[in-house]
Amino acid sequence: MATIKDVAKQAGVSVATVSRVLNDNGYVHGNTRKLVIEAIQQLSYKPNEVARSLFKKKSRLIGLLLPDIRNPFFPELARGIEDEIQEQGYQLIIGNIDEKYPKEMDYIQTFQQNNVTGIITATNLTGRSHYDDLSSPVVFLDRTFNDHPSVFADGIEGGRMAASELVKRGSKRITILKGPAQLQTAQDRFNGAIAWLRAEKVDFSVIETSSFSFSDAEMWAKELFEKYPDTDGILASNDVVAAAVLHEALRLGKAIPEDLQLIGFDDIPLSRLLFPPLSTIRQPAYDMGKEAAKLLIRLINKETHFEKNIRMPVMFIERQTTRKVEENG
Amino acid sequence: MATIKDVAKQAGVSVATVSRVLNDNGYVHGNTRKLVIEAIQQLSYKPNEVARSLFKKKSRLIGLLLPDIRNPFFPELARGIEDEIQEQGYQLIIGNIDEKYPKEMDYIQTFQQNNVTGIITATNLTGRSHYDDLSSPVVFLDRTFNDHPSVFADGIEGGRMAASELVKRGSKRITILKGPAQLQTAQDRFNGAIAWLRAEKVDFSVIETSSFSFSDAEMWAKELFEKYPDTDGILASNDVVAAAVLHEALRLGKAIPEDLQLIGFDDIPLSRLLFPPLSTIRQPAYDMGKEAAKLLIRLINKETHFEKNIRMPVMFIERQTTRKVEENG
DNA sequence: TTGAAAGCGCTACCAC
DNA sequence: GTGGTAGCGCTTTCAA
Repeated sequence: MATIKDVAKQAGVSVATVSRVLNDNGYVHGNTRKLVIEAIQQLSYKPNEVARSLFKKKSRLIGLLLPDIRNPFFPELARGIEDEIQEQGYQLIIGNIDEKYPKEMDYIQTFQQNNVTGIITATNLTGRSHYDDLSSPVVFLDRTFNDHPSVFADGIEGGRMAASELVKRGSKRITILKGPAQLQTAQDRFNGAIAWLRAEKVDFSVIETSSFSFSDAEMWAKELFEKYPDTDGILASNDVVAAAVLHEALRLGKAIPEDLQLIGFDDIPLSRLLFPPLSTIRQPAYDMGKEAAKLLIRLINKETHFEKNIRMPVMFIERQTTRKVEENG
Repeated sequence: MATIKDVAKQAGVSVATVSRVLNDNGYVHGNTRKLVIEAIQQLSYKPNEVARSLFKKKSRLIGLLLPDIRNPFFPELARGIEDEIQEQGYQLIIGNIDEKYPKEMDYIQTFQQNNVTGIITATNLTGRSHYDDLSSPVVFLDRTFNDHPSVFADGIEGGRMAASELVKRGSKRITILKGPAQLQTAQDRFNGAIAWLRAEKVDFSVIETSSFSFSDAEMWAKELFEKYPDTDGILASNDVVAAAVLHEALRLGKAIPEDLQLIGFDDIPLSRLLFPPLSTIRQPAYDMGKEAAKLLIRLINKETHFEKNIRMPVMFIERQTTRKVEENG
């Protein structure tokens, strides 16, 4: 790999001059600049980002922390972030926490030790504050944490929406899968739903769940139908869990949506490929990622006067696990 | 952040000594070592990896290139790699190519500029050779490229297996979704299947497809049933595509597996949550990731005398989109 | 067994 | 406008 010295020698100038044209600052004569650019091309020189980063204490890297890369919701978030930051010349590096606490610490440290310019985190460890004393700005995505900058979907409204759509379409005995207790976003959905159901005096039951993982979901699905065999409307804590419930319901011979309605949360790409296609509350994952990236870049640039906590709208996606709403109902 | 100088001062020794205990090389007296370790703890000092990397021209980072982070197969690969390399003290950084060629170049460059110690790539651009003149070792995963080190599943056997299982269970008019032409692994499956079908003189048709993406898959599913409405056995190029086909088949009122059998490829986590649960050819994604990581680490350590091209076994996973095989059939 | 110092590749200050 | 050079934090000779 050619270094800045090689370029300087080739162009017959000093490294200082090369550095100036590289960073496009300071005075440099048109001819000199041309010389340098030629030399750069001839040697196909690429600046060593490590050396740059050592001096500047900042890199072109942005770190993303994901709780579980296998849940399709999170890759979608990542896509939105990527598209936004690459436009600004940053590169994304993803760390997968795998829902394990020590991994989160490791990655934060790795990010710091490698001088990332900013961090976006979607992890869900309980109220720890390693994020408080970081030198780089942090944005919480699909999460909130004290008054840190954050981007999140409107879970309360989402829960309310899911409950009301279910009841509007005729469900009388709702069952709610509650979602992990330590996850604020999951609790928002839950609280939004039960607040509405209580206000409307609709009968409902609750199944406690502790994760969003594939493997656990089938277990809760079984538990649900054993405990509440005559439920006729289910609010799943997310689409992955909904898929498991759907599967179990069909295995038990339930007619969907005739006997049983089901609404998920997230709207992951596979939801429409399920059978029947899953009705769900859509979180705008891609756009949430984009917003989080924009917010982070503002923080990096030390801009002021912008909204630091962004609530994104959710939307009911009507597919075939819910009935058609009755006309003039 | 404390630096090595601060530690040296605190311990009353030189930075050279601190460096020696940090890297556990050279002579250092027991007492001195203790002093240094205490100082490190008091200051909660973490070495600056950027400075280290600048000197050594090597980091603790391993780069992973994924074609599409949204296809659940790839995150699973990533998990296997992660588990293996973290045991060895490396950290994984993931780059998502999004099936776009320039992004692959960008990431390779970013990886180089940041001195990654090794690269694992699962991307599928057509026969380019940017990988030839890289300073760090490269392992191809779920891909092969010339004689570069690689880890891949036995696609030929997988294709043969899928075809024979379908026929064994009574399908007579097979349709094959071919998969992207530039992807060697996809072509292996295809070739394995048609070789067997020809040898057995079974009737089959082919639908050309050009990607593995969700959005395209439904299109091909429709095309399939329009062109070959009386097909009674389908080999999908992967599970994502199979999900789309399944969905479309049920929409058309086909009885599965009675009228129509279907086999996917990969065995992604959602396959068992589909309805009916998808029969498929399983690639051991997690283990493939682990093997690729092991191979890379051997390359990094400049070991010799080990297998550089690893073919992993595939396996038929019998679920409910295929019929039970007849006893004494 | 330890310390002084050079140097990894780059940026930015100061002189000219 | 341009060049010399200190220094970012670390590792590794080389001397002592």
